[in-house]
Amino acid sequence: MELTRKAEYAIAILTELASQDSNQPIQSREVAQRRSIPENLIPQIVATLSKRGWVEGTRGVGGGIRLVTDPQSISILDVIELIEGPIYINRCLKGGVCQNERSCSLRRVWSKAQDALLSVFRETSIADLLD
Amino acid sequence: MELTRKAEYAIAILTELASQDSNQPIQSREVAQRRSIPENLIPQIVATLSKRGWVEGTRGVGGGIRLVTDPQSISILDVIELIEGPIYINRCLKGGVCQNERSCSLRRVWSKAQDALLSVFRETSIADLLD
DNA sequence: GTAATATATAACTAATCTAGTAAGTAATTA
DNA sequence: TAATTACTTACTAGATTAGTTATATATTAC
Repeated sequence: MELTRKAEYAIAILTELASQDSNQPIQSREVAQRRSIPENLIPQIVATLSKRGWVEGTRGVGGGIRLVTDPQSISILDVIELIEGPIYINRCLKGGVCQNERSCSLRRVWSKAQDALLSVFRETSIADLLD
Repeated sequence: MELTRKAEYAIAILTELASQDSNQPIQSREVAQRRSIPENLIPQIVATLSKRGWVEGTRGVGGGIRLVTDPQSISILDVIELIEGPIYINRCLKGGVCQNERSCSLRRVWSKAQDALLSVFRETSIADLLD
């Protein structure tokens, strides 16, 4: 019942980038150190953020990564789902598992609980995490 | 980010028992079949419910298990935490992981999201799941 | 009192997922 | 051309989960 660390790291990276007031690139290694993220993990996470179009990297001396999207437009939910794929607190919510999806009272509870959870993530943006 | 099946099965077992209008014991094997739970898994789950005092088993011919607690007083959260232990959607919430717990804005989001999730579970009882 | 029945207990296995490692590739600048 | 930095890919160790199997214990029927 835990979210993955990669998702947590991704949020941390984006928040760190958003906190750079100049939009100068910052080295991913520097980001890793500031946020206590294992350096080896940075590449694969940044690559995902990059493909999604939120982050841009420039290589070579003086290079680094920078945020190229308004941090207010990126929700925590967006980030989590980008890294982990769609979230289900229970397999029943994936659909196709069970016959009586419609009438199942337990399924309704899962659904309600999940909505409550995801709403918080949906309503929180990267910008909201800046101190 | 998924709850375990055992927790799901435990809820199903309790709900099935609660739906028996007479308080006659019903064979655990019968419960397993009705709720599509692998029969081999039943013993360990029932044992846990039994130790907790919600269920009582009687052995031998004509035996079975029965609910000995008001289903309205058992919340889904009680059951999940009995089976899985305390729930944390993120390790930060366990405490002792991070230095700046108090000031961490991300931690506040985890906390809020978890509260939203657990509230739903806390406010739903086994009795609520009866059709 | 013995056999059948049903729960209780405990140890084990296979499969999956997660976190992290490591090695090499590609682009940019000095 | 060498140094620097991001990008890509494959791999490994450990933990967790789901389920299996075997055995012990209590109760009833005969």
